[in-house]
Amino acid sequence: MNVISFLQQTIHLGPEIEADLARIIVREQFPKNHILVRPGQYYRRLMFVEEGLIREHYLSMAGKDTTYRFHTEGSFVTADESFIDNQPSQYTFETLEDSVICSISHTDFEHILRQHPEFEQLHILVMHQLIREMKERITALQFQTATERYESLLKSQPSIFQRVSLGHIASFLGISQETLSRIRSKR
Amino acid sequence: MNVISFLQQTIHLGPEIEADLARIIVREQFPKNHILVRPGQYYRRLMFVEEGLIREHYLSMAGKDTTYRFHTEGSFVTADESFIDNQPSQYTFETLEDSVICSISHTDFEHILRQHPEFEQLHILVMHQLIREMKERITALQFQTATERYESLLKSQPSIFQRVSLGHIASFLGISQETLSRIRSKR
DNA sequence: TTTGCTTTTTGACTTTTGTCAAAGACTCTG
DNA sequence: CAGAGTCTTTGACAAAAGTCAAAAAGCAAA
Repeated sequence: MNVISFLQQTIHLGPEIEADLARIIVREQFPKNHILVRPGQYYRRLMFVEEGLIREHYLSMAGKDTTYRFHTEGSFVTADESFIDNQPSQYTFETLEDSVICSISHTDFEHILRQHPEFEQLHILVMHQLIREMKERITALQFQTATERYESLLKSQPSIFQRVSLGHIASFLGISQETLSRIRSKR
Repeated sequence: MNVISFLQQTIHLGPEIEADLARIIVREQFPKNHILVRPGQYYRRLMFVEEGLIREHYLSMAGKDTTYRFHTEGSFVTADESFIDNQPSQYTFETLEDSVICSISHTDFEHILRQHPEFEQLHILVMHQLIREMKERITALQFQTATERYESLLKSQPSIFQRVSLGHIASFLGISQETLSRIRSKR
């Protein structure tokens, strides 16, 4: 799904806006396992996954690699610490598949918002969506068992299991790889 | 801290805006243990805690009561499902202390945003703050041990322990009351 | 197809956390 | 201040999840 078409699902884009966008959006192709953003890096771009899959993960001081979340086609992605707070990212962003990523700079983003206020609507929509997802995630981590979280993921994003290694999924669920393997074997 | 003063820390309010706000803001006093919003209720108001403490919690189908979060003086609070999505709230909001709560309706909020675009700035700021906190919360729940989460809370909000019962804090941390008690006894 | 590499599973054991029940401490009210 | 009620701690045990190590399975390239 193309960014522009994606935007058009939500708001009307006049021809001049479309031209504006086409000028500032950068479309790039990345191979599998490419690191897009590494910890400590300032990355002030808003990304949109057109094809492929990004894994966002965290490296603890103990050196453990924990998946914070997966971003699939059709999602907006930012290194929040950088994009929102102008701080170095704490997380790593890497492609897990060959991916096509469109992105615009923070400056252009602000510019667009100022010039075309109808985008503010969309901006807020995206943040609302994010808040909704995060709230669900928190309650799941807070009071569901590992098995329940596994079942939910299986229901909400079954395709992830075809695309991502179980180790990464386990850390996303907040459990060890072995525990996930055992949960899976019991059915 | 008064809402208006609080707002003035971030944005400039001309005298007419202030008058506008004073007209639509409802200031109410509630006793301890008062239920502000219950599950199933549509509650489309943006609240601001001027004094006191709100506990937001969830009732699982098993009847277990789990604290989603605490809202102390100086925070904006909404029943997200209602305010954002116009759906019934899934969570309960109750005061844990005598509290003073200012609130405005969703309609007035939208109205203010339209009439005084400088509020959009603040609106986004508040959402960014929320996203930041939620992200930290998710990573904590995902890969910290109960003890680490306890230590963090003790550091970030020590006063909570004077104000809230340990049972509520335990469920907020995602552990049983007994586990929390044992963590505390080991120091 | 064989080899080497990565991912996944399994087993044995340890640690962490949960559950249930009871005792103790604390608080508020009459 | 006594007594009821609530909150917190403790003990004994059970369940869930983590760790370490090794085997098995899957995959890709020579």
